[in-house]
Amino acid sequence: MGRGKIEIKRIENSTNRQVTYSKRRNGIMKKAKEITILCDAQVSLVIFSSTGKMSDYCSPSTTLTKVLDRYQKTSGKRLWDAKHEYLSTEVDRIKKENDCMQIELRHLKGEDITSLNPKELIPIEEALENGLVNVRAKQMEYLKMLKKNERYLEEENKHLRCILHHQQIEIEGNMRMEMENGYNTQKGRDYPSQMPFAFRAQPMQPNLQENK
Amino acid sequence: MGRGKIEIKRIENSTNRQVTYSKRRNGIMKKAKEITILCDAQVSLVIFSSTGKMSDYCSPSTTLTKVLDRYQKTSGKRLWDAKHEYLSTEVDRIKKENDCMQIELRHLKGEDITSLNPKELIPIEEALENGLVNVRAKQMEYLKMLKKNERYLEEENKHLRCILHHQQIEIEGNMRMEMENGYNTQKGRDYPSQMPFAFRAQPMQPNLQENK
DNA sequence: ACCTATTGATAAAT
DNA sequence: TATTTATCAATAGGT
Repeated sequence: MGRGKIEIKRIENSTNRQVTYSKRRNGIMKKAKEITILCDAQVSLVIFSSTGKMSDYCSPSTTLTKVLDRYQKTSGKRLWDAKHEYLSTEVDRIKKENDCMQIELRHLKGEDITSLNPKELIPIEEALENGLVNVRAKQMEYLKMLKKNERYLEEENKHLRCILHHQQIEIEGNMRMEMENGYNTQKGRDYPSQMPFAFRAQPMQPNLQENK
Repeated sequence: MGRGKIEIKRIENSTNRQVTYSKRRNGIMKKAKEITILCDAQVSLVIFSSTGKMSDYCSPSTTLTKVLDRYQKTSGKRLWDAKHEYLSTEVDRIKKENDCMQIELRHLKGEDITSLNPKELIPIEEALENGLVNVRAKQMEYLKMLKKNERYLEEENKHLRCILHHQQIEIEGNMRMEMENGYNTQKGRDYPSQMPFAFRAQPMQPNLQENK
């Protein structure tokens, strides 16, 4: 039905295929609606194009779910029971995995070990010792880092205090000279005399905050 | 398309309706097959006649379940019931729980702790120490039990050896008497003399087998 | 998206 | 129910 007969095989020209799809999809939809009305039938139709676009039709007297339910009852084929079963076994599988880990965790925490015999206690003990070694190594690492930081800050502190001390001596010297010579014009080489006396070197704590 | 145009409305004549249903159903099926081949489409089609007879078609490249799964994903509509959703969320929930435990376990084993800061290391360390205390307490318990068992067995051993020793002395005494007096009638108070001489008290290891 | 020659579907008769 | 056939509907290819 068209300008020429076509063979029923995949249309290679992509544009052509798309056009034909569009036309024929509409045709099928129309037929589905018609048979629904004419013959009192119930139709459920889902079509995906090769590009993934979906179209669907369902007779207005029913729903897709109802049709599929009826399909299952009539055909005996299971549509979602299989899926159900899969999910159920999946749940069981993961629950088992869960239980195993739960037990391992409890054992590591020293709970529920009454039922264990000495041979079974050994790997647990080893795991715990190993864990402690690792955790403590990590802590030592941090400690070293902090100590290093502390030393660095103390060093800097000392240096800063030294500089301040020299500055103060110089300032006091200048003041004595001013007192002796009365008011002088200010010279460029002088430090600004506005520096308040309260500015003394104070002992300072190094930054011991954590990095987070 | 036919000897006369027909209005699209329910065919009242039952026979006629049946005939038309049959013809049109075949027509739709054919169209579905054709669009599948021509346009690389995926079709799922289920039809129930007014008499309850079912027909269905599904593109050979897929299954009804797959099409419906895809339908759900594309449309967002749920076909499977609450049970499904429940199972899905259950799977997700348990998977999450699983991941948490996985992480906790790894941390306890001293793995993946590079990303942890010192404050987070402390509870892990505590848990490990606690676990070690508990496990070792259990081991001590076993040790004490074994020691106790050992002591008890040694005690028994000593006792048995003592009894044996006395028996042997008595037996030897009897034998001497027999040698001196010749054959005597046996007396009730005697220990049975059939006891072989090889039966000597041997040092014995206490039962150190495990209880399993 | 529209047009139309042509094929395909099918209503009614058998 | 199946076949036939006249007629209408769908659509392939072109615009």
